[in-house]
Amino acid sequence: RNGAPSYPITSAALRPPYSTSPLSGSPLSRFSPTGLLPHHMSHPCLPHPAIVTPGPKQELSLHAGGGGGASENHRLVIFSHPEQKRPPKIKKPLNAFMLFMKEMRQTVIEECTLKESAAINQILGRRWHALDRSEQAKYYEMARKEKELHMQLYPGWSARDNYATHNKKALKKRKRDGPGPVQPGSMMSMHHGDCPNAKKCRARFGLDAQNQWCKPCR
DNA sequence: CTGCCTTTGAAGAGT
DNA sequence: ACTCTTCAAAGGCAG
Repeated sequence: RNGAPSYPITSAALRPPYSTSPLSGSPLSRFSPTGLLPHHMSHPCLPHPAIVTPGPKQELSLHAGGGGGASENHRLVIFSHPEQKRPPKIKKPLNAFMLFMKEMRQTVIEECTLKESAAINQILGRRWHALDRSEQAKYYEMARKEKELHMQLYPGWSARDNYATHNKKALKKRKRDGPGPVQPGSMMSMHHGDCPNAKKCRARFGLDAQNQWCKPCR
């Protein structure tokens, strides 16, 4: 782990995204200043260290501690079953907060002796808000460069590629949560009787056509 | 084994 | 134009 966004390796990865690396030491430092692939990637038969498989995830750690090797943390998503000849999944670039989380997670784990990510993320969320504007700006800038590089590596990629219509896992979730115009997770997906504001909403806004849903809770 | 939890932000989808 | 939804990461936990 200790990695960074999981970008599949393409020939475009050979191009240096940035000529210089003002952010070396940051999560962005995985991108080699020289644009050359690290040693572990030089062999065509070796999978990338950051190769993972969707459910169950699998990351291979082949790199011999790169010490900030640029693309050492790239991760390529492949599929565990060879018969599943699906194309590699390109993940979204990390946003500022995600980059902050990656950097600070270990610190919080050590300070708080916590391991559960849900709890850790709550703490990280508070710390993010407590951060100076200038400190946050640092991560926004890193995220901007992440996005920039991602666009260079995968010009045709769209976040929609990983959306539910293309995502088996999410399709499953949608199926479980129920069909219809109501999006899963939405307050609209809640039965009116379950809505904590049911009484107030019914009085103020009424119910929908089916007399089931609480409109204002959207 | 699989999905949930929990956070923020980016971006696609929908209205 | 605006709101809503999904997905990025992480790892323990529940079913």
